[in-house]
This record gives sequence, C-alpha cells and structure tokens, in this order.
Amino acid sequence: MSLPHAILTALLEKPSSGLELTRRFDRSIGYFWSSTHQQIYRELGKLEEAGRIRALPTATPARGQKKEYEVLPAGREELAAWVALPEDPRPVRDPLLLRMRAAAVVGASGMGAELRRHLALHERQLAEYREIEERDFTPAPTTDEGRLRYLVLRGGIDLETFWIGWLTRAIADLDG
Amino acid sequence: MSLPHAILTALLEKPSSGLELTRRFDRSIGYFWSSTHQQIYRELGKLEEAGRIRALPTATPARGQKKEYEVLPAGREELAAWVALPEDPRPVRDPLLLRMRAAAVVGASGMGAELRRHLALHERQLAEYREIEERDFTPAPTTDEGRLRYLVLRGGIDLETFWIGWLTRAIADLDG
DNA sequence: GGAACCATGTAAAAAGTTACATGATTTG
DNA sequence: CAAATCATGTAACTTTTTACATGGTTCC
Repeated sequence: MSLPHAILTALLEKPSSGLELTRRFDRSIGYFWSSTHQQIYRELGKLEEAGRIRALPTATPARGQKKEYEVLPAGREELAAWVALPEDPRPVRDPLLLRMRAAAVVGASGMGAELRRHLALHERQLAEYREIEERDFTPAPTTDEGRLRYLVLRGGIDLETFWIGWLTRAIADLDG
Repeated sequence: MSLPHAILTALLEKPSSGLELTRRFDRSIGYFWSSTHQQIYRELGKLEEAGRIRALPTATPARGQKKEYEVLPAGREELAAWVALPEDPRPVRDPLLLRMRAAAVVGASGMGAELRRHLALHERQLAEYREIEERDFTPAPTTDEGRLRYLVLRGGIDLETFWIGWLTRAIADLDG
C-alpha cells in the first residue's frame, strides 16, 4: 500500500517523468522503497486518474514522448494523511536468514561463500551511503527537512552496519 | 519464491498439520519468513501434488479433519538445492523509513508518538528473542545444527537491536 | 540507415492479503 | 445443545515480478 506514497514523496521532492522516477527508485528513494518502471508507470496512471497528480502540459501525450508529472493539492493531502497514520512494522521476510535455518536441517555446504558474497554487497552499499552522507549531510543539516532526511539515511547506514556485523560474526562462527 | 522452502524446513524440523504450521509461522520460523494459514494451506496442496511432501495416512482426508504432512526425499533434495543457490539480498522496503522521508516533505506531525510505539514493539520482540536464547541456547550449542539455528536467532536479536538503537536516536533527534 | 538508448507502456503470472465458508470436537 | 475453538479450506483482490512491445531520438 505504500508505492503511491513513495511516488508522491518523490514527485514532491521534484516533478519528474516516469523514467526519471525509475532512476530515482534505483538510488535515493528506492533505497527504502524499491520498485520497477512497470509498477511506476501503472501507478502514475492510477494517481493521475484519481486526481492526485497531473501531467505537465509541456509534452504531447504520445507514446515514446516524455511526460512530466507534478503533485496536486489532493495528492499532498493524501500523503500528509498517510504520514499521520499509525502502521505496524512489517513482519520480517528475509531469504538469507531462512536459508540459514534450512541449512541447519539439510546441511550448510556452500553457505560460507554465500555469506562472504553478501558481506561484500552490504559493504558496498554502506560505502554508497557514506558518500551520500559526506556529500549531502556534512556539515549536519539545520532545517527540519534536512534532519529528517538525514535520519532516514542513518537508518540505511545502521541497517547495513547490522548486516556487516552479523555476517562477519556468522562467517567466523562457521569457520571456527 | 521462498514460502515452499520455509514450509519444507518447518516440516523437516517436525511433521505437522496445517494449523500447527500456522502456529509455528507465528513464532519460530515465522520470525524470518512470515505467512498466513491461507497461504500455507494452498502451498501444502501444491507441495503434495508436486510429490515433495505427503499426508500421513493416520487421518481421514475430510474437511475439518486434521491432516499431518511429512517431507519426502524429493522435498529434502529440493530444499538442499535451494540452500546451495546464491540469491541477492532483497531490496529494502520499509514503510517507516519511507514515511519518515515523506514526513520530511509534508511535515512530521505525530511522528514522535509513532516512533515511540515502534520502539516499544521492537523492545518486546527483542525480549522474546532473549527468552528463546536463554531457553534453547544456554549453554551454547555444540552441534552444527544448533550453532546454525543460534546464528539465525542472533540475526533476529541484532536486527531488533538495530531498530531500538535507531529509533532511540531518532526520538532524541526529533525532540531536541 | 542501423545501433544504441530514451521513454512509455501491455500482458501474464506469481505471491501475498483479506474476507468469508464449513465441518469437527470440546466444554459448559 | 449452544458456544467456543479446532481445523481446513475457497474466493476475490491487490501487489509484485517477469517478459515482451513500441515509438522517438541521437550518433556514427
């Protein structure tokens, strides 16, 4: 239920075309709510039909032609209402932890290499977050908006740090 | 693509009926791969049809009658093959981090209370994990199976610890 | 004019959620 | 025997994923 809200947020940050949104769902906003271009185009259509966003009149509405969207007041209200709504954390669904549990039953051959591979991936992601931190949040932000965005980034940093710590320990445990 | 494997793992740990599986998906295995009874029954049907599991002949196959399943060799092989397969971490999709990012744009009214609510939920979950740790993994397990299962539990513990740390910091940041 | 890429989509299938249905067993 | 609970399912819907389709623009 959150994809439309992710899109509204991204469009409020900056009016964009579908492809631009897709690119931002591969970095920025997509670090916390991932999506594909197919889902994004479909959802843009729904949001437009529902009167939450509109296509800027700059472009002709033909296939293959760029179409920019901006958020309408109804869209901003909808987003503000969603932000105010309580919502429980999602139950965890993690394939690696599940795989480890399965490995406890059928044997853990090859798990070591897989854990090291994941460790490298998480280290790369952490490095990316650190770059963003240095580029966008040094010195520390002073506005409310900046502080909130920094908190979100730190969520990503802490999450990757958790994975790196756990994986490192798991690798040591399996070897020793 | 992991639900059938979660079920195979659970059934290898202990042959069960659909409802027993459902209960275990509310604690144990479900801490890392959550599911509902509807999905579980549907998947049990598919797994049986595919020859990965079979119903124990103890019970009559009538509606409302308990039906116990056990894993067949083909199911164990399938699970072992899946464990050996590399698979990238899922892209993150977290509603709270997304909501925080939206709050940076439309204002963060009420976020403080919501963060405190989440903090309490994660503290409860951590306490539950700690109980399991004390009950099942003290003293430290010596078998490979035990050590792997303990690693999975520590994954849960570390994950909750991450949330508690981040939420605590976020609450302080918002107030200050 | 062909290749590469920009840009927007459609279609179908799989996975997950929500609401409801139904029979069996236990317990007051 | 009524209510609660155990136990297994069906149906409809939403969300997500995967594969494919199509037109426009740029650059060699």
